[in-house]
Amino acid sequence: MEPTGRREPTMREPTMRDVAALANVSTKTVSRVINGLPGAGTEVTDRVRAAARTLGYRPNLTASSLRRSDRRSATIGVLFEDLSNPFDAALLRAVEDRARHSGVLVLAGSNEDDHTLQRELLLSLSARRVDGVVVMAAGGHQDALQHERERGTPMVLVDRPPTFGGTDCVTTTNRESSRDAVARLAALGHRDIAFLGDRRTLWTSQERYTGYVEGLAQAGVALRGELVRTDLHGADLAETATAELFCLERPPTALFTAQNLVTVGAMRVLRARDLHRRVAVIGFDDFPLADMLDPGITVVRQDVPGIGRKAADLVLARIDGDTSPPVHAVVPAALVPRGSGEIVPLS
Amino acid sequence: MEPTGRREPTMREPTMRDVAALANVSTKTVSRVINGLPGAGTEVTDRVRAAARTLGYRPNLTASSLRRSDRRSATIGVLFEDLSNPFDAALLRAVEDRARHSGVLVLAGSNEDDHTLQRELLLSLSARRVDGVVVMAAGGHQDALQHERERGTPMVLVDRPPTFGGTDCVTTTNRESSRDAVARLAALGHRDIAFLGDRRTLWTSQERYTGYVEGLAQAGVALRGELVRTDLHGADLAETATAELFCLERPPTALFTAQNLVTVGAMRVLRARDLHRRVAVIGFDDFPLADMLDPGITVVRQDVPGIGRKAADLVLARIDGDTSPPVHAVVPAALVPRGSGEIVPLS
DNA sequence: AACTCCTACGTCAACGTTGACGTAACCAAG
DNA sequence: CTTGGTTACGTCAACGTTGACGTAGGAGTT
Repeated sequence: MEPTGRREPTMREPTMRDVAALANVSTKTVSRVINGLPGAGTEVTDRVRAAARTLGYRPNLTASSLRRSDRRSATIGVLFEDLSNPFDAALLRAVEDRARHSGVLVLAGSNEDDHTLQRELLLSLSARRVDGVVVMAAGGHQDALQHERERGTPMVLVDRPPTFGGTDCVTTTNRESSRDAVARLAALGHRDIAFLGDRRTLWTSQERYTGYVEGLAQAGVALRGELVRTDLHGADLAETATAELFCLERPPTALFTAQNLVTVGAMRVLRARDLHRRVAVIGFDDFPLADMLDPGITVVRQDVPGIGRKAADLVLARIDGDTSPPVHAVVPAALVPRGSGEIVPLS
Repeated sequence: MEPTGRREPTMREPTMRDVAALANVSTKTVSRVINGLPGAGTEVTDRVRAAARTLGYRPNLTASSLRRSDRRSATIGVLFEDLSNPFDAALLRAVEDRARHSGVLVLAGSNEDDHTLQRELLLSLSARRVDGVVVMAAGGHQDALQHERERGTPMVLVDRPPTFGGTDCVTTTNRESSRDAVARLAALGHRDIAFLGDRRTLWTSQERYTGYVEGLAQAGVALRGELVRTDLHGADLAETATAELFCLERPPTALFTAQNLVTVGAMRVLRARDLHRRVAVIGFDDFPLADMLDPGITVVRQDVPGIGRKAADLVLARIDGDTSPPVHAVVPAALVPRGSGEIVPLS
């Protein structure tokens, strides 16, 4: 039997003390050299650097941030709904990219739209003394978020506004872009435009629905309640709902699908019934290969990297002490015509 | 002008000392209560808990891990190529999920396939004293990885093996699945099967190419050099290469596309030339909506969550002191027939 | 020559926490 | 009543680092 194994039995991580001993200086001098602070002569600097290299010294940021006056960990937390969702992932990527350019690393977690889990993750981040957090809030109450915010942690919400005050957020033009998309369909002559939306608890779903209503009103088209289907969480539910729409006596001639999985579900039904060249579709949220389908899917595309960058900018500015009033940044979305949104009604 | 603003001017984070003072006990007793260690009476425990709650005390994990003997940060680092790539994101998600169940958080970073950046990220992780790392290695030399590994940091490589020894890795059945896919095409009667691959520097590309060669050999089909196109980094290059193949005197009747963007590029060309119903295609790596195209794309699907889970399992086990010999775990991929791979040659 | 000022160091304590160890009180057994 | 053991605490120092401050020596000024 081997002795129960620590990975490196005897070797300890070298510390400033070790470097100092080897270079025959005080630890404070090593600190100065490592941090590039003035007050170390060239000869001593070289000696310290050489010692650090031979020992393989690596600064310990946790000890450093414990002692430092600013108490920074150079780390921010990012909580998303599900990192395996490309939307969340692209957002994370943008945040991470922007953060890295400020020497800040990202602690990432998925809250799975569960506020209990979100609360736990928030505690974990808090225990690690992150300098700030970017959060795609889980549904349900935001008490944990509010509590954390009130402790003074810089916080930015993405894709939904806070239910409490004093906090920045970044969203896209959900309502306006939805209104424009619906108005566009109406302008082509459509009078029976269905709305297919995700869970109604989501702020974005509500906004997009409001935009739909406004778009119809703006075009002078009456809203038909039976053409509105919500709470379609996932492509399967969207399929069922779409199928039902085409069993109506007066089926829709156009669909406004307010989320990308909903769009995909709807398209499946249209293709199965060979309606995809006759029923117009505009979807909210772009998705890969939307241009490869037949017809290409016209979508409202969010500027995901832009949203992430903005969120990171905000939280980093707050960490740097920016105390200006809270901001609700709106990153505009753009309509990308690909064919499916340009289909005219049969008449 | 306001005074240049710290976020909370006067308030300090409460510490164990504050809690101890309020509860009229020593800090050590607070430590025992917070960590659920024995040696605290019920009455004292209640008093400490109450004090902690009123002060809003949060344990400081960085101070704790500095003092603790095991020196754990309960944090692992994850370096991927580009988190905005769904493959990387799904992998991150799986790792994160598994880690969370052990109370471990994930520090994420994208190395953008640049080993200088990878080196910097590794230093950042090291400075934060992560307990281990999961890495999708950037191309080029792996010196920085090896160095970090030799310091004793538990490490698992994903999607490619290490160029140095003593390190775990997790990959999929690149060679075997490629061989089977090509053999499958040959079994349908195809004799002119093209290979379209990503950058040759990638280990996965090499393996998949080897599988292609083996598949042909196994079926007794001669390899035609002009049907092999590699270094197709991105869909655009794949399009060009595919177009060239169909300018050959004897064009291929089937394509084996060894990466998902390559598959998409190839499909674009086939559709543009109306060959998509006549030329067979099997792609390596699944992608969203592959089933929605016409025909659906037959793919070799990697078990991405399985790979991530396995990688996390390995690194967490090493952190827990597992000193068994290094493992090269292979998570099997599966063929998903959807139509494009079942097309038979014309004559 | 005495003075200031600056540079290049060093010394010390503290950041928030916990391991090692000490101690007082109590109970049970001899 | 002592002895030994257990329980419930407390005391102290240390983890690796840096802020505050001290000091020795040299250069420049009067």
